[in-house]
Amino acid sequence: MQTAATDTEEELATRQVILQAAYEEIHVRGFQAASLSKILANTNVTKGALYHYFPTKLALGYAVVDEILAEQIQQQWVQPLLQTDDPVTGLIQIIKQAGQELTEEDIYCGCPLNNLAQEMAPVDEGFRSRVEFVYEAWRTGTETAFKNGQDKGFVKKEINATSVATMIVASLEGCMGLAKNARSKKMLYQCGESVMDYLQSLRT
Amino acid sequence: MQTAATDTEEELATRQVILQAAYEEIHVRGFQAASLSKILANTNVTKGALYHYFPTKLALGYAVVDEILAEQIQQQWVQPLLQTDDPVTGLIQIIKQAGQELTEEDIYCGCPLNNLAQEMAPVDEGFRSRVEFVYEAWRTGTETAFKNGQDKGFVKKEINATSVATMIVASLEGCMGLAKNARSKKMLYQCGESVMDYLQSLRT
DNA sequence: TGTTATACATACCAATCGGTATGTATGTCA
DNA sequence: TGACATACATACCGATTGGTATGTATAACA
Repeated sequence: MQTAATDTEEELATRQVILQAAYEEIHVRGFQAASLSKILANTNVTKGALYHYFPTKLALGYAVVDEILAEQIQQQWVQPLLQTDDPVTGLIQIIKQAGQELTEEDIYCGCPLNNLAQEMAPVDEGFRSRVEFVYEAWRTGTETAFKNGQDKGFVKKEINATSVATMIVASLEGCMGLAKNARSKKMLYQCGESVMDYLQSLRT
Repeated sequence: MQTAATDTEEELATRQVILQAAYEEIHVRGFQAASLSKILANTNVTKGALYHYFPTKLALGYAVVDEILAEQIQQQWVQPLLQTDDPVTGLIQIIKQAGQELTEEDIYCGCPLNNLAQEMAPVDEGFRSRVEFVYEAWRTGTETAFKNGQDKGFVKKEINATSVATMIVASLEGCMGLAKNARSKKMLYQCGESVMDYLQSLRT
């Protein structure tokens, strides 16, 4: 029933269970207010297992950023955008799809990356730098897509792709943040429309 | 040395000291991680005084939103904008002034309203609704300014002032959030430039 | 001048926190 | 088959948390 000696068998199933439960608890309560006891209570894993895989609570939080959030952003925002030729059309499609896939509960809890950024940036440098690494990938991925779009004649040459990429990430996070506090999918869509209008203004 | 019986003498100086200290601690640590003991340690006020003025920690947090943050947003973003005829020119000026006035430490701690929104919205309805009240005032103030701008011929008639107002608040909060995690005033300015470009695109 | 309410101050408390010490079951390998 | 490392499980610990009970000094008022 148990796996012992030499991990990596079923991709460390127990570790993944802990990581996922931590991700969910942190998503709702934030990192500092997330209780290890409550995380474990949501699984059938004990504290011994937790501290076998993670030396501290902080290390568990870091792993959530490195192994879950980085992947999420990459798969949802960066990779699909880099596969399109016209970044405006591509990003609008990604935004629409994201809007459809988000449940009301997702909206109520907001973007987990932004949550951790706003909570932990002033409190812990390890968190901040790891979150920044993910944001950096998001921004530079977007920047690359828009530079390619400029080269292929889809996007105005006079815009600064770096600034625009930052603005895009900022406005998306801002929209999600406002919709989260308003608890309103309608506001998310309304704000999303304005973001898409902005994107259209970047066309040649 | 002490004021007793019938408050309201020096505008409840002690209460204000507690409130201000709470605001500062919450700004850095967040509400849930803010410790009452540490808040009091930053003043020369005791726990007895705190619980004389505030029945619970939650009530103290609510007072920070109602009495400090609401006023901040109103004074910094709503009132100046409503005094201008051309909202685009007006808002650009407000953004530039805000950017100049912000210290590096302000950037590192981010917008206190956004901080509380992202942290507390899923956790406590009392917080969420109070923060929402402030956001609502910010959004509708901006909306009114842009509707007036449309009437006076400064702003395109075809834009939806409600959506635009939401987008403006979202992108401003998004910019501050990104700059906070990046710990970069340069990024704040860079992102602010793109917001101002967006505002320019709303002109007739 | 005595009474009372206000405005604090001090000491303490149960609950919860992250973390540790110890024990045990199981698979690997010599 | 025995030795050993891995993979947990259980019980416990000091520190910190928000909150309370109690005491006291002062001002207003009758």
